[in-house]
Amino acid sequence: MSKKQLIMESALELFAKQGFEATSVQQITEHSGISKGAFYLSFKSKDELIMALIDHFMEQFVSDIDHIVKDSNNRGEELLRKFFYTTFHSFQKHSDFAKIFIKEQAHTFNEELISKGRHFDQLIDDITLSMLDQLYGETVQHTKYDLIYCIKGFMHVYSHLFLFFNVPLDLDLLCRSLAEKTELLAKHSTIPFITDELYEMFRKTGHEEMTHGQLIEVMEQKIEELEDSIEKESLILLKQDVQERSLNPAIVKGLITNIRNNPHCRWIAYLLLHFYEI
Amino acid sequence: MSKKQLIMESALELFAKQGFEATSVQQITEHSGISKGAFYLSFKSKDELIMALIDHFMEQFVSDIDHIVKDSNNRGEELLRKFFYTTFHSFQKHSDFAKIFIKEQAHTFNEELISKGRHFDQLIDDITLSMLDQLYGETVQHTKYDLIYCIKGFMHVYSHLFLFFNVPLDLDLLCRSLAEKTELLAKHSTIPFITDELYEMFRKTGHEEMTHGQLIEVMEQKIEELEDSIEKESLILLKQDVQERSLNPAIVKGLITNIRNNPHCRWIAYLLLHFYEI
DNA sequence: TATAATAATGACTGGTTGGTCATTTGTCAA
DNA sequence: TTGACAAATGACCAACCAGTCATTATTATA
Repeated sequence: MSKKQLIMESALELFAKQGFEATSVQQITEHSGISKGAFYLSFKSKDELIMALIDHFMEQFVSDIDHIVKDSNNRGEELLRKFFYTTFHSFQKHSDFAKIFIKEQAHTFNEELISKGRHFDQLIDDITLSMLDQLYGETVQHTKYDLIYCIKGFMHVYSHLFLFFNVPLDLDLLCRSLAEKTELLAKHSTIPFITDELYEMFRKTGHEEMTHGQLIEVMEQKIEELEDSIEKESLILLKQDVQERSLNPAIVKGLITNIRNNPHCRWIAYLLLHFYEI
Repeated sequence: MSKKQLIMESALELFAKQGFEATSVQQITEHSGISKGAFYLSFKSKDELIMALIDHFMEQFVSDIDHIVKDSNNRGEELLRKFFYTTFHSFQKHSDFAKIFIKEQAHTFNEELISKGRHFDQLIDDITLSMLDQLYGETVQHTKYDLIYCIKGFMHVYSHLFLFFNVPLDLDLLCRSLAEKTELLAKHSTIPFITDELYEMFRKTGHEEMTHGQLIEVMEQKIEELEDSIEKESLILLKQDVQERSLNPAIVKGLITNIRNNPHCRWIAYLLLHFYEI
């Protein structure tokens, strides 16, 4: 395990227990069994550490729910159920992180952190919107933004139960319950509150797209990290294609499916799907 | 304005802008134009200050929505609308406080603060539950706890729009929209997730009832604070009755109505209504 | 006016923080 | 074994924190 990962795991635990501000760098280094200096070799600052944590987990989460929504085997109410399931399952699996994210997103006054939070929030909105379009199409044109907010509200309030009470819960039942509620609202609610203009206004802050160059940079970095494997080979081929656009779309699709096998590549798979507009 | 109030107003502003932990006592005293020593004459600690702020606003909020729900002129969908309206109106009017409450409730690791937050949360749950009983009675027996959570989710997610974007919004439209959604869920959802046992488990932590003695103490303190007025006179009579129980219930009801006229007495009015089980 | 009582001050204390950097330790190839 | 380089250390720093208390200013009373 790299030193960076070691620090991230230690910090995750401490932040979840005590909060970001209340955890000192000293505590993190003691918990990791390294020196203070070593910490600053891996991270330029304490802020950079929490940014890295948020990126790490949110990238995974976003690519996971995107994959569910894009998978054409999931249709109708089942898609809805799987969407909720993936969300809560992820919260459950990474509960330490989820606690930090909920707490620090609400609390922080660091500009960069806020905009990072908002960025991922918007990605999730986009995915949710695409799901609603798939499920209900024209029917929800007027009310789709309100639906997004209701779904967010459901996720927020029920995820609290998972995170702050240590009780074994019936995830399947919860997802069926929420899918039913969402269906009810989608099919029968008639009074929209959030209009297109309002929605645009709320997300006005710049949703900076990733550039072509940045994409290649991220891919190169990941290629370095990977051991020799099908995934690495696929990624190298994809990198060439992003630069030259010479491969058959079917091949590209297959290569992306290959790299998604590796959990550490899911985010890149998500970025590539967007790049190729699949 | 008393020094305590002055400090509370200054602190409110700073906490909303920068957060509780990030605001130093120094800053508060500078902003209030007083010395550090004077601060500690009014509050034993920084923690005591934020507790006082939370009590002040939450007591007002809880007594307000309780009043709406208990008012028998409000019935059916109109009650729902007024319930939401009161909530959002209160958030809007005291937006600085609402920001602090949302942020610090999620974030804090101070035991006392957590239990205070949970205490008010439970009071709001009780009021919501009583509203649902009034509106739908038997119909929602199975799903009432889920309904509470959905309503909380709605309030949470839409209040964000008020608090963190400075846009003039159509409160009436929002409340109609949410009342419709709530009605839909109440009348048609069939799959409950939160059972009685689960609900009990979530709120297990001790909801300590106010004792008889504490109630009289609070009343005596408020009597000291008030100028001579109908409200003060009413409160004195009520205090005697709480001790001796000699007045006609109709008279008691009237006296409580009197004291509710003064905004600073709404919390006591709420406590008395509970005491007399009205 | 004189005295007692109360209110207000701000320099100070002991502690913690994020971050730095001169120094030591470990790891190679030659 | 040597020397060159990188990795790791932890004492140290300046800044800030909540909270204290000897001192001073203000007010009320006699």
